[in-house]
Amino acid sequence: MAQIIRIENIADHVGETVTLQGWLYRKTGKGKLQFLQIRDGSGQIQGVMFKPNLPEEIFAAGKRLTQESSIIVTGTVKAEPRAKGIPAGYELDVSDLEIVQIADEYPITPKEHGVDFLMEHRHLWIRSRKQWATLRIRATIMRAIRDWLDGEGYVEMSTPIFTPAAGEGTTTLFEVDYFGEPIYLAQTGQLYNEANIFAFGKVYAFGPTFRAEKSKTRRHMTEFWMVEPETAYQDLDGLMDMEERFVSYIVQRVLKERRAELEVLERDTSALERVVPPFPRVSYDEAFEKLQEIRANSDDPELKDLLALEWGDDFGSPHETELTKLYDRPIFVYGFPTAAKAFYMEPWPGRPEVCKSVDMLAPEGYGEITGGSERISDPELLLERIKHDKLPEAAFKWYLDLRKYGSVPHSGFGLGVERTVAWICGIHHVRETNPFPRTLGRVYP
RNA sequence: UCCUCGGUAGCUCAAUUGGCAGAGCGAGCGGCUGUUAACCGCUUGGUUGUAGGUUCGAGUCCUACCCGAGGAGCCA
Repeated sequence: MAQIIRIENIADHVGETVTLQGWLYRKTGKGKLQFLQIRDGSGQIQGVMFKPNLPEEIFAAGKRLTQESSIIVTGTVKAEPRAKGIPAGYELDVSDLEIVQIADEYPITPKEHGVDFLMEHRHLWIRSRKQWATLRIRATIMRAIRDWLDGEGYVEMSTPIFTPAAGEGTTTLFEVDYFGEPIYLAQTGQLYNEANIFAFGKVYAFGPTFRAEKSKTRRHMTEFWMVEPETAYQDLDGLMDMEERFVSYIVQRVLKERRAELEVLERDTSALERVVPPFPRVSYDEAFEKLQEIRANSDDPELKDLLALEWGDDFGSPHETELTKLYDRPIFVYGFPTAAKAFYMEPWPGRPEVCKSVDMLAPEGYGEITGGSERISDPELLLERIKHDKLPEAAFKWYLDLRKYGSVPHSGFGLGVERTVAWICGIHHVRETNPFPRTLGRVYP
C-alpha cells in the first residue's frame, strides 16, 4: 500500500503511486485490458489494468469484480486529458488490487429505471452519479447558507420541534403523543425567532420542518429543511435587499465550488451566472395584471382554466410558473392580499387589504423558494388580527409580550432547502434533493 | 378528496380481432490492447398487482379492490 488519498485530491499526486479505498462503479473488460471505474465518495477515476504488466492473480482479481464490490486499489496517477473522471483528466495505472468484498448482484444497473424502483432502493440509489452530485451540492448550499448568515452577524438559534398547537389548522400538523397530551411537530420556528431577535438582533433557525399536507407534487415533501432568518429593525425593502444578496451568494458559491457536480447534472450554468442582485420586484397587483393578460392571450383552454384568478386569491403553482417565464432570474412578488396571508403580517400603509409580504420565485418554472414578510409590531393591531382570525389568545400571550417590551419593525423569511437545491441543480422533483425524502405515501427506506 | 395514465422476467418495455408470453438490458460462461450505456457468441430467465366474473380459450373483456406516477385542490 502507498499513501491513501481521496480522488478529489488526485491532481496533487500526478506521477505518484497512491492507494484508493473505494468501490467499483462499473467495469469494461477487453481481453488483456480492463478498465475499472472507481469511486470513493469524493470523486471518480478510471483504473487501467493491462495484463502483461501485472501479476496473474491481480489481473484475475480484476476479472472477478462485480458492480459495487469494495476494493483497495494502488497505482500510479497519470494526467490523461481525455479521461472523463470527476475531476476529469486523470487516470490510475493499477499495480495492486485488494478485494474487500465481492458485491452481490447489484439491482441498479447503468440502464434506465422507474421512479418507484429507484425510490424503493434509495439507500443504494444515492451512490449513483447524479444523486451523488445533487447531494454534494445540497451540502454546499447548506454550508453557504450558514457561512453567509454567520458572516453577516446572524446568530443561529435552535427553535423547538415539539410545539403546542399555536393556532387552528392542525390538519397540516403532525400530532405526537407527549406523555398523554397531543403536541405537534413544528412547521416553522418563526414565532420563536421573533422572540430571539429581541435578545440577539439578527438570528436564524435551520432545521427540519414538518407538514402533514396531502400534497403529491414535485415540490412537496412532508419533512423538509428550511432556513429562517429574522432581523430586527428591518422593513420589507430591507428584507428584499437581504434576500437577493443571500440567494445570489448561495448560487455563486455553488458555481465556484461545485462545477464538476453541475457538469454531471448537465446543468445550464449560464442561467445561474445571471443570479446577481438586483432581482425584479413585482407587486401582487402588477403580477395579477400580467396573469390576466397571459390568460387572455392563451389559446390553450386548459391553461386558461388553470390561470383563472380573482383579485384576492393567492397564486397557485400554475400562476407562479407563468409569471417566472417572463424573467431570466429570480423575482420578488410582494404585497399579497391580507386575507390570503398569515395574521402577523404588517398591513400596507393606507391599503390594509394588502400586506407587506414577499415571495421569491425561482426562474425556469421552479417557483416559490422563499416566503417572508415584515411582521406587525403594534401590540393592539396584532391582538386585533389574532381575534379576527379566531386564534386562541392565551396561546399567543408570550408572542404579544414581544410587542410590549421594546417592539420594533422587523422582518424575516423562510427558504426551502430542497426547492432551492432542485432549482440550482436543475432537477425536476424535490425528492431527489434529500438523501432520504419523506413524501406522501413513502417513508421507506 | 378529485382528474389523467399505468402495474407482464431482477430492470425497461412489447404482445395485432380474445388464440403458443417475447425483446433489450442485467446476471453466468467464452472472445477481444483504449473501453467509458463497449462490442461479438452461447446460457439463464414468468403466480401477467389482488379477488371474482364472462368465454371452448383472458396479459387482453367486465366488476371490485390494492399499489405507483403526473396534476389539481390543499399548502404562514
